[in-house]
Amino acid sequence: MKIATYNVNGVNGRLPVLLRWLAEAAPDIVCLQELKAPDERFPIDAIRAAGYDAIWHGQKSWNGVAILSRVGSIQETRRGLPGDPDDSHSRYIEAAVNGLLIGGLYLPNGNPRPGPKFDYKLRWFDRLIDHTAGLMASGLPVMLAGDFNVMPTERDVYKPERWTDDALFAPEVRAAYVRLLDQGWTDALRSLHPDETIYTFWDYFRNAFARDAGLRIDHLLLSPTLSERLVRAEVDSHVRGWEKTSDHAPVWIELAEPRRRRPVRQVEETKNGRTAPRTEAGTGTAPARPRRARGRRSEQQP
Amino acid sequence: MKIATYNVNGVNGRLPVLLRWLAEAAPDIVCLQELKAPDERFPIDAIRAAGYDAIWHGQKSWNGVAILSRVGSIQETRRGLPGDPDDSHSRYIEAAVNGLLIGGLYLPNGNPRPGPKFDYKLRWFDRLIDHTAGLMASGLPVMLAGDFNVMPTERDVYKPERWTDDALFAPEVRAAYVRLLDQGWTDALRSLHPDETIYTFWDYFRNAFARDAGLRIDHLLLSPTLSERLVRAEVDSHVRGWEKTSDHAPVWIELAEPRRRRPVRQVEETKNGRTAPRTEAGTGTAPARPRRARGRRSEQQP
DNA sequence: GCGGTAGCCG
DNA sequence: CGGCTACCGC
Repeated sequence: MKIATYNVNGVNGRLPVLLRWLAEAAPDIVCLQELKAPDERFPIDAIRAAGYDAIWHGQKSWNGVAILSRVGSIQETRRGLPGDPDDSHSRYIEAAVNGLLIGGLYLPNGNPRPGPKFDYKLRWFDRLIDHTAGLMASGLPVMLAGDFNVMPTERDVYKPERWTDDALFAPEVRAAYVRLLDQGWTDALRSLHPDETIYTFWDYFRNAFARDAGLRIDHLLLSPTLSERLVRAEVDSHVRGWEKTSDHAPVWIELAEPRRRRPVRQVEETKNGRTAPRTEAGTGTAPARPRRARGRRSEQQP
Repeated sequence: MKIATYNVNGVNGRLPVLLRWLAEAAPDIVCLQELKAPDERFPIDAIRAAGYDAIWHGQKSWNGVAILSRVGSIQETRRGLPGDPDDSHSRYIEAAVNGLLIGGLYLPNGNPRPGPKFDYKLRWFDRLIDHTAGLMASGLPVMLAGDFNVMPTERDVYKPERWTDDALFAPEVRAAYVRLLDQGWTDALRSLHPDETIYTFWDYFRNAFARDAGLRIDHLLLSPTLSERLVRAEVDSHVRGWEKTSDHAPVWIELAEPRRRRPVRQVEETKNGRTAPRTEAGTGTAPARPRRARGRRSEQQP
């Protein structure tokens, strides 16, 4: 199963690019951010025509998140992050899809720092951590995906020294990200590419993409049972080179099929043994075993 | 020689369409209107790359006129219409190109009527007539081309009764157009197509082009010596069907080569006779004799 | 409807 | 730089 996150920076202005990428990449589930459209202007018809169902939480001009699926129904479990009834931003949507619980999020940018927007970012991050603690405790297979507006480490910034005072790289924000990961989440992209320079965002100005002056701020975080199924994680950076493209590139992971739990009624048949791991249909090879990051904390705080 | 006028409605937003049409139609000289760009944002590099030299009179947001040529230098003779030093609109540009004097113009729309904009239109029209009187008196081969914002007759409007109170069809404006023509100008398109329904503009709204709900407001007017050379006059209406197109279509004429005047020193050689008319190179056929309109006044006031 | 403008945001 | 919101003009 292929699951992606993509900050589209305006879902209507980006529609041709989004549809082109959906057709090319054929993801099963997609989290979108920065719709920049109210609910009634979400382009559901075009997305349905491309073969996807969707739920969305829109807002005029800013923010806005959605979850698309072409693999079964989307059971919405939450829209908006709990913990502040006065928060009017559309930045969180959560749904059960195809046996997974998926939280799609667009964390506040937080600039300038210091300032009220930065304070809002930290409070939003705290509320996220409170909420995801419960998700993690549930034991369900859960994924958090979206634009976190955090570069976790110096490796995730093209010029770290220029970003020390920025809300995307501030120590408080990176510390919050570590607190989140410490709940047990695995940063999918980094866990499979521990040493690579990988970016998911390049500014529109100053030829940032051509210079590869990028940031890694779009993340897919996996709960432990999902992390065991992770076989691939990539950035479709070529999409950033298309005409009229977003300043973000799509990021995606490939999950192996879950190991089948022995049905209860079959316990009698295979006493005291684990069944052999279920392999990919017909190939005869087990999914590649993911390389886990060598230690989450040392990754986050080099 | 092929000469065109085209209200592009934004020369930068229209650049792909303009270049496509230039490549397809290969006009020798083009008058453009509604550049909607200040002088420094005129896309001269792209136009040069397409093989044209240009002069232009820009203005931020509105109006703006230009003359393009791929047949020799453009000698600018005037920018802006005389008669009102306080007039800040960029609506007139004039140049000598390839043996012709060309006035490119964008006459005010004038709506709503009555009102100050309508008054401005009438005053601008009067100033134009004053100026073109001198051009006509000069005896030079002169062409006036552009968006006149006047439908000369009922035949030039898809639904005349709906336009009687509009500034584009108001009696005062049509009368001014007749006063202009009475200086001796020939409306090129109508003179070759006296009975046809011909439009050059279709509104963006209400599917006007699909319904052929159009207006004929873009004109090429010829002084008598040029009128004698007129062999064709057409509207490239298919361009109005292109993607991201202007609400106007390009209009163009074909002029035969001028009859060569006998050089003075050859008078001795061909006594008392006119030389044969110069024919198109190699074809052996004389240019088609234009059908003149049956009577200009009766055309304008049916 | 579709050019253009400005200011806001990232 | 390029989304968005608005407005203006035709």
